[in-house]
Amino acid sequence: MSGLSSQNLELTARVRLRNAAIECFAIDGFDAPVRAIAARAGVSAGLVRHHFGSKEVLREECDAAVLGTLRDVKSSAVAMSSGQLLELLAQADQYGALLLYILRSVRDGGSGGRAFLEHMITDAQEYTRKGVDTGLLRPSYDPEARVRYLVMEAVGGMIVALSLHPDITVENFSTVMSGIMAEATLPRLELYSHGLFTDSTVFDQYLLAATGSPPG
Amino acid sequence: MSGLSSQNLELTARVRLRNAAIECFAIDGFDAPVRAIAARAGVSAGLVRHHFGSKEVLREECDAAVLGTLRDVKSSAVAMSSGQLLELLAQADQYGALLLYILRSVRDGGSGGRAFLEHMITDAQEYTRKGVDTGLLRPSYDPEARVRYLVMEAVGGMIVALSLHPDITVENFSTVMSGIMAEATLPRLELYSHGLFTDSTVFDQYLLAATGSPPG
DNA sequence: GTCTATATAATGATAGAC
DNA sequence: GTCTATCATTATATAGAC
Repeated sequence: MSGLSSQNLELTARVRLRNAAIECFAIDGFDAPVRAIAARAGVSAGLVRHHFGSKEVLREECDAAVLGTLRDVKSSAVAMSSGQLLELLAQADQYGALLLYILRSVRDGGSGGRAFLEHMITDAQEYTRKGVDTGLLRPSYDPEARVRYLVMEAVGGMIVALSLHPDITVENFSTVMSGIMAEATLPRLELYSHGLFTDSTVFDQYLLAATGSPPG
Repeated sequence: MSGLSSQNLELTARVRLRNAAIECFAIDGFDAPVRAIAARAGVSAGLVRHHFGSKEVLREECDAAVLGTLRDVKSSAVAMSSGQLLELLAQADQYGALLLYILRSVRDGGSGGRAFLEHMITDAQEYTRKGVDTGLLRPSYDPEARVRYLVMEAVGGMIVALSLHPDITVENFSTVMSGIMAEATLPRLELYSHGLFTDSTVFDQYLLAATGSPPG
């Protein structure tokens, strides 16, 4: 199944428009012209106003649809870690430009991007807590701050990697995204497994200076 | 010394325009109108054409100026680590919106952003190599990939954090940037010191599967 | 529901006066 | 060198025909 649900004529023009908007926004960013969206959906630009009233409302519906799909994917993969979920999204054509859309949203700021990010962080909090409980992950001096940091850096790393691939299209994005994730895997696992410093004196000293109390 | 060198009437209109452009691009992004740039510099919009020919050329001069300043700052702080340099840039008003400009460049892709990123990675390669030599940093299975990963995630993390602060202005940006760096410091030092996993089986298994050889 | 045609606003580029 | 005025383009928003 290809991600081009914007061209599935079995769907109503309204749904095709929304899907086309998701694809255009994901590939070209949120200043993709309404005309381009309509063209992708195979309808006229005037229909955007008829069905949505304005481009802004259209985008809000796109945000809601993407967030809904994200919830669906997640609930059908509850056993997965957040990182595995990202890999799934990156590789699966059937989810179309979903991950790309989310990354662009976060990149551009605004309420939609914030919502996606907080959603991912909240998710990761739970997975991380479970990981600590089962002994897979180390406990943290500040668990909430650690998860925020890890998610923001992981998402940010993908955004940066994506900015190095301006040639991304609807056809090749899943290949590109998989490549991006693959490049980061080895260094990430190495860092997560062994850290970067040879000892913990830097951390200990910072903790002492910042809190006045010795490290636990 | 404030960063508003765009309003220093001792400078020529040409330099004021370039500095105003750096500030506008840093705060509002690269689609900041030429008229807004000219207004910040206190001159008319027509002067942009007279001095630079086009907005694109103006931006290229901004890129060059920022990269030049970055080199200057760096060479006057050769003993510093790349991370310390970022903190310096974030806190020092005298460097104006320099760091912000760089982050926006990377965020938006394009040749300018790529150049900044590669510059930072090349720098970090050297610092990291020294760190390994002096015994501060652990050796890596793939040193180049590790540095690329660390820089891209650190820069990406700042870009994401920045997207959560759409209220940033020329006046408050150094406060905001310092706060962003501060939030990441503790989790980063913890991760760099202790890692995230309790043991290295995940890394070992990945390495075995990916290369067919046992971890060194 | 869908289309074509038009109004309005913003932008970069340009020409010419001083 | 600097300004004002204008053009050409592009975008969204809108109105009305079918």
